Amino acid sequence: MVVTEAVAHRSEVRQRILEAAAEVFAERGFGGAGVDEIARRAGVNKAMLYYHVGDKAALFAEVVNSNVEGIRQAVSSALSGLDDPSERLRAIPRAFARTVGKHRYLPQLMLREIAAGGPNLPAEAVARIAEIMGMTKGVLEDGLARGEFRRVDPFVAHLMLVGSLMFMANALRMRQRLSAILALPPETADELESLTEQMVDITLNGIATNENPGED
Amino acid sequence: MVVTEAVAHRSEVRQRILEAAAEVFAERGFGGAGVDEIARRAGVNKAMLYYHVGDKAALFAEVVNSNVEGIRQAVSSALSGLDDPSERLRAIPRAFARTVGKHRYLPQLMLREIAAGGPNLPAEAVARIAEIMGMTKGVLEDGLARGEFRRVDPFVAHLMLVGSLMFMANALRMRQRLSAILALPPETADELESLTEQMVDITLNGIATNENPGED
DNA sequence: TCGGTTAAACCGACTGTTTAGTTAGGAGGT
DNA sequence: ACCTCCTAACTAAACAGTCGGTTTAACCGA
Repeated sequence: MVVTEAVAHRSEVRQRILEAAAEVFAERGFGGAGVDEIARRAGVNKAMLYYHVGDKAALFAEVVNSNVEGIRQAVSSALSGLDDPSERLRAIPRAFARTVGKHRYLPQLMLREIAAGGPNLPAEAVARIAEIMGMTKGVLEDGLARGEFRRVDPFVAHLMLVGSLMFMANALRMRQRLSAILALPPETADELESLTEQMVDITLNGIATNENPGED
Repeated sequence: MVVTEAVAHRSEVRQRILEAAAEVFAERGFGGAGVDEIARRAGVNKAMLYYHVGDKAALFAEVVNSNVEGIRQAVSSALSGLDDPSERLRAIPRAFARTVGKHRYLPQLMLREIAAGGPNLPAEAVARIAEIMGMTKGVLEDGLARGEFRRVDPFVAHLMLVGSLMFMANALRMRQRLSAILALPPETADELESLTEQMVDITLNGIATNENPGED
């Protein structure tokens, strides 16, 4: 169908714009990002941004919402089908890490969103963040009920798992410079995934009742 | 002495400018911050920024360097006089939390610095960050040698302690909005310090060999 | 198959505003 | 007379957003 092609093209252009916008917002922040540069990177005329998406604020809101929604979906589908609380808790940062692997700009963008604080964030995004944190909370309560976890504040636990992950993902780019000064690594490929596993091991070990001391 | 007064005045104005700059950079990011607004908040003419400190980039570098140095000093002096590895490890995020108490803009600023990534950060600041991370590394090695800690990547451990703390400090402003949606807190006063303690408990518990399961 | 109609998609060039940074000069003490 | 500290007014560039006009392509009657 020709109509289908047109629709496909339309959403493809839109997608390219949002990708470019996400990159630029991540690199430079909302204030530092230039609409002209977003257009240039997306390979479209500036007026097309306004035609397809809207003004700078709309562009930003769209980027934030769709990315938060992407993470929500990743976490949600990662949890489905798992039963063991420890495995479920592991699955959450893993889903984050996997999503980061696909969208490299994501940790930067998220750190900036969090730094920008509540006020600027669209309510839709906050609701989805709450939903994601709610999943952590659910897993923790389940693990508590089964006698596998201690009682911990879900806010703290969630941010330990996800916050430090986002922090690490960003700090990785600095690791080389740090290693040059400090004698940092025994080994370590700069894989986010292996660092994530270590982080999760420590956290799980920290909140587990003393039965399974961890599987490394 | 009049000369002394003049010098005092000079550095006081300078300090006021840097405080204001730190606030605005934290709130809006480097790109979003306006030199005019910094001047207005510092209560000085815009040209005075250039007279006393320099251009926008110099202003930013100065703010970052002095804040990182402040944290370095806080951590360093918090460690001196402590011997027990667990207590020493606890002291690091506590020193961060205390410094945050004095300079509220700090977590925002730090998140933005990390998000901005390596390239923009002045080498001086990176060196100091490395030094702070080196202290964590030292404590971990000490604890390992004494048989109190397991072997963990100091990069991971440091970012768990400090990264999630910075993340929490920022996310606290969002906690209310999240609680409205999610039924978040059993209790919890929104004190960063109490959340920090919980976070450190979990982390310490996670890296400790199975002797002291934590002192709560 | 064709020419004509229409609407969506696209563009270069513009506007008014905001921005970082400068400059020419003045008050006031020594 | 001189130097430090300070200011209002300026400049040049960058910025977000708009607008008039042009191209593309789906559709339709004949």
